Parts: sequence; C-alpha cells; structure tokens
Amino acid sequence: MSVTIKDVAHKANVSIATVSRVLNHKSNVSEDAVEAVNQAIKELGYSPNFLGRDLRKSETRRILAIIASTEQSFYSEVIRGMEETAMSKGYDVLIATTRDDPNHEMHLLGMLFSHSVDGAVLLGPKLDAKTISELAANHNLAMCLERLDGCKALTVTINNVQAGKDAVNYLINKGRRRIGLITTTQRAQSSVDRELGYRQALEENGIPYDPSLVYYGTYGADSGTRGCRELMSLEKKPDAIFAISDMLAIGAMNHALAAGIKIGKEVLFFGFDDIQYSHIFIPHLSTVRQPCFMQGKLVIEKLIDNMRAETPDTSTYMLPHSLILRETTGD
Amino acid sequence: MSVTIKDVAHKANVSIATVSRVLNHKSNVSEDAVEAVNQAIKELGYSPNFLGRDLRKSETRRILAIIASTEQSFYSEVIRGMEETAMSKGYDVLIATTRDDPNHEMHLLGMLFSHSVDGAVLLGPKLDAKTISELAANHNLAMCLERLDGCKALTVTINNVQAGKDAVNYLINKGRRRIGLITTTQRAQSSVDRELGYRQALEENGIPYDPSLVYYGTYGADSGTRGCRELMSLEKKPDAIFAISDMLAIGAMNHALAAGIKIGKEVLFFGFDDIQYSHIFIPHLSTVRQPCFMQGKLVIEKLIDNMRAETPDTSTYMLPHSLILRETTGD
DNA sequence: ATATGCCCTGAAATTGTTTTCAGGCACAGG
DNA sequence: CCTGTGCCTGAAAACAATTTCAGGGCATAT
Repeated sequence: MSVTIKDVAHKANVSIATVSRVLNHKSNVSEDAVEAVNQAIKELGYSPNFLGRDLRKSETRRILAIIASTEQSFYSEVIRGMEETAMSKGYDVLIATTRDDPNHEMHLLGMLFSHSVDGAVLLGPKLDAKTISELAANHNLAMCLERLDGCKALTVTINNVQAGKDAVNYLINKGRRRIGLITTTQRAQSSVDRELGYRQALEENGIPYDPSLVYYGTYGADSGTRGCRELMSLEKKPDAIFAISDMLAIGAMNHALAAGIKIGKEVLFFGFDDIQYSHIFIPHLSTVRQPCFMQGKLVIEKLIDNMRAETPDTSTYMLPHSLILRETTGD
Repeated sequence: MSVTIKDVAHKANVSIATVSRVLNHKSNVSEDAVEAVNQAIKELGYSPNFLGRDLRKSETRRILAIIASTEQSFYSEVIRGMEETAMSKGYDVLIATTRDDPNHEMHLLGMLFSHSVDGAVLLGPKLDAKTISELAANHNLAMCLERLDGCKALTVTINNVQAGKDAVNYLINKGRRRIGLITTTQRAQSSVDRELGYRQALEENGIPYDPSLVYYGTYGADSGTRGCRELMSLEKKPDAIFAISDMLAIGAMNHALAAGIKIGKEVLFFGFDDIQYSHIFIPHLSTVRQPCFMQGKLVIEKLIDNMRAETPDTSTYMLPHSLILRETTGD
C-alpha cells in the first residue's frame, strides 16, 4: 500500500537500518548514504509510519488535553500555554472534548491507557476524586484549572477561595453590605470554592450571611439575567453582586441595564475569569483574572517531569490571581 | 514494564491468539476461555496497547480537526457535529491548533502522513490551495467552513457570496441606500466572498459602490469599534452597516451606543455567524446563521466515505444559511 | 469403521519502525 | 606484517498487537 522504510532502503541500495539512522539524524552514517537515502525519500514521497516508531520506542510525544467543550473561549489561553511549552520540549498537544459526560471522559482517558498518548491533562474533570487518584497512580495524568478535594494527582490551579474572598472584600471595602451572589447548581469545585470565599469574606467583616441573596442557576448568561432580576426584586435589594463567572455577570448586567439600574454606583458588579467580552461589554466589567497561560505552561512542565520521574509529583500548585478593576465597581 | 497480551495469555493459560479473539469479541472462542481471559484481564489491570493494534490493522479510528485556535467559540458547534457523527461510526475526533501558522499546520498534517490519524479536517486553512490539493490527492483530507478557490479537495461550507448578498439585500429592502461594510484585511476566502456578496447586492440594486464606505481592519471587536467610528465620521454617514462577523458588529455597536446613535432606526446593523453573544448583547444583533452542526456532520460523513472509496470525492458541498432577524434591523 | 464437518485452539507470520550486535574495511602504530 | 582502533554497515531481534493456517477433538453421517 503505502511506501515503507523498506522501499526506501531498496531504492537507495542500503539496509533499512541505515535509512532509520538517516531519519533519526544519527552521526555514524556516511555522507554518500545520507545523500542516497534523502534522494530516495524525496522520489518516493516517503514519510515514516509513526505507529511503527511509537511502538518500538514506547512513546508518542503527544499529550492529550481533555476539556468539556470548546465553547468556553476561556480555555484558549490555557491551551496556548500548554502547547507552547509542550512544543519547546518536542511534544504535541491534542485536544478532546467530553461534552460533560464522565463516561466519555473515561473513554478519552483510554487513549492514555492504550499508549496512544504519553500523558493527559484534565481541565475540569467530571470524574470523581477517587477514580482520578487511582488512575493518576498508574498513569501520567494531571489536572489544570480545577482542583478536586482529596484528589491525589498533580494539579495546577489558583486559590479560588482566596480569589472569591478578595473580590467580595473589595466590594465590602467600597462600603457595600448587601452583596448578592450569582452561582450555579452544578458544583464544580471552583464554584464551591468561590462561594466559600464569598462567605468567608462576609464572616470576617461581621456581615451576616443571608441565603436569599444567593441565586443558584446554570452557567448561561440568561441564568445571570434571571438571577439579577430575582435579587433585584427582593424587598431589601443588594448593593453589589458577585458572579462566579463573567458570563453570569454579563447576563446579570443585561437585566440591570434594562431595568435602568446605575451600574457601578447603585449596584456594583464583580465577575470572574476576565473573558474577552468582559472588556467589550459596556460598562466594562471588574473581574478576577487567572494566570491562564502560566497554568497551562506549568502543568505541562510538571507532567513531562513526571514522565521521567520514578515517583510522580502529586502536589497541587496554586498560582496567584489578580483583581481587574473597571467601571462596574466604579473604578 | 507494562502488562501485555502475553502476560494475560500466560495467566489465563491460553495463547495470545485466544486473548486477542476475546478482546475483539470474536465468536469462535469457548465460554471457558472467555471467562478465564476476562478474569486475567481484570486481575492484571490490562488494557491493550493500541500502538500494536493500530500498526497491525493500519488504522487508528481517529480523525484530526485542525483549527486556528480554540478562541473562536464559533467552532464549537462544528466540532460537536463532527464528534457526534464520528462517534456513531466508531471514530474519535482530536483537535489541534495551528495558531495561524502555516508551518505548524503542515506539522500537524504530519499526523496524517505518518498514520497517526486516519483522516484530517482543516477548518480555516492557512496553507494555499495548490498545496492542499496535492496533499488531498494522496491523503484523507477535507475542509470545512472555508472553501479555497481552485482547491481540489473535499469541502463542506456555505455559499458566503450568497449569504453576504442576502444580508445586504435585506438592508436594501428596508430602504437603506448607504450601506457600510466592516471587514478585515486578512483575506480568508469567506471574507472575500462575503464582501463580493455585498458588492453584488449593491450592483443588482443599482446602488453605486463607494469605497469610502468600506472599512478594512483586523477581526477583533475593537477593530469594529474603530470601523464604526470612522464610517460615522464621514460627511455622508451610512444608514446601515454590514459586518462580516458578529464580533466586528458588536464592536461597531459599542461605538454606536456610546455615540448615542439609535441602533435599528437611525442605523441598522447586520452581523455574521450568530455567535452566542449576538443574542446576549443588547440590542440583539441580526445576523447570518450557518448550519454549524450540519457542516461538521457532513464533512465527517464524506470523509469517512472517502476512506473506503477507491476514488475520493473532491466535491464542494454548500449547505443553506439563514438570516436571523433581531432588533438591530428594527425587527 | 471411516469420512465429513464444525468448533476451538495455538504457532507463526505480519505490520513498520528502532536498536543491538557483530563484523568488514581502512588506516595508523608497532 | 600484524594488531588495534574507529567508522560504517546490515542482519536480526524487539516492540504489542492481529490474522492466517493448520490441526486436534468430537459428533454426526455414511
């Protein structure tokens, strides 16, 4: 069918071993041979079958990034960080999506077990901590962006508790006391942590926690809109709203704009993620920025380290976040 | 190192051939053997090495989708269409990004040449038509979303000329005569086609083409903002603006909103792509919707057909688009 | 009793590459 | 002239699976 190393060897009048040496740029091969082989390769239009190579070498130099869907443009910087770092070490990054299905996530991890890739990174896993811990013990598996409580696997993330706390503290320092929270019923650990930060900030400032100020929805913008409408129809309206994602915050502001609420004065808004639209949408949204590129970079570095290590590093690395202050907090 | 089929065979007291038969659910194997093998597999925690299997079978059942970056959330529906269709036929879809670098695009195509995947789909290629035509002649390669003039390769897209024309015709039918165009200097074929549609619509309606009404920028929202500002500072202002992407349109409307222009009355806006934000942003944007899911579905179906065919199908399939009419055209 | 057919099994070939090992050759030093 | 050294080379093993082929065992038919 396809042209193989054997055909090249035959055409160049050398052994397949010599062709292989040329392909891999080994030093111990004569110039004549190199010339002849390269000539044959060109004429035949040969390109090596990596299945053979990978099998023999037991490595593919490929890493799989498993994400929920390509919808969240938010992942894109993380992926870039992963790719650039991987490439500099001679690896390629492939992406696959789970569509929020834990079974499909497991199916994709099959690529790791079956040696189709050398390592895998989960960005927002759907599987539980126990399962992942077990898998990570025997395979080159890491997590990024999301940590999992009690999960013994290499993790790179930010401190979402502290980040939520910082955002809410900022609102409190602006003199706000009735702070609404818009979050999701879907309990990703990061959502849980951000909510925890919200509560800690209130507590440390002696503000009583009021459950009616917390709206649980989905993660679409329209859910943010509904959340804002609900919070604003309370007898005692909030004077600030913290949303656990920019998407929710933007949805929320849509209601506020429609209702004629003065954003940044009457009610302050704080988002999370610093997505592209947070500074396209008017008014510009104050938000928490994570070091996306750096998280991608670090997780790949550590993952590749682990591939060569005898005992894998299963630490959790938390990178620093920062507050981006814009119009919605009156800045 | 790892546990292989040999270990399983030994543990189950059968030959590796029998283990292989069990793994592949062949009928001609006794129940006792099946039992013993499955038991051994479980005890050893064995999972087959696909490199061996793929090499022997000369197929990986994997398809590579090559995109520019995961930033354009716009791709996500296409990918979903690809994945769902592929999965139903027993294939997995992997994604890789070129970061707009034609060299890297070629590097990624190496996965196709080296038999690491069974087929590849380019979504918005950076390579030229000639190169792609040659590659497609010898490998299982297709294009989706973007066509390339004179490229002899399986392509699934929409008719961007007609779509641009439809959008502009709609504006004309609303009584508009001075229609601005916001586009990009980066000449993707789809941009060229949409601009062509714009000109054809004008021509067919006897409206002279006015170059000062065309703004060439990048594809960021801020470029749309600049474009709108420039067009609105003309002596003879436009009464409608067609942007070749929603992103540009949203950027443009940001200027209009800030300048107090009555969107949907004074100036109509028409976008392209129907991205998520086009109905989050207020006012809601009228836009052209492409059948993303269907394009993804069709390209995979045709690509898989091509894998089994003796002579590959190199046709271009154009799927129907539709106009989504919202507030920005006064609907 | 022998032949026929079916079910199940394992040895060995096969897939395309890398790597090991042994040896051929030339050249320098004794 | 002989030996050691270094460079280059090819045959064959290895990687982990699938598939082919031949045959053993058993039941049924003749």
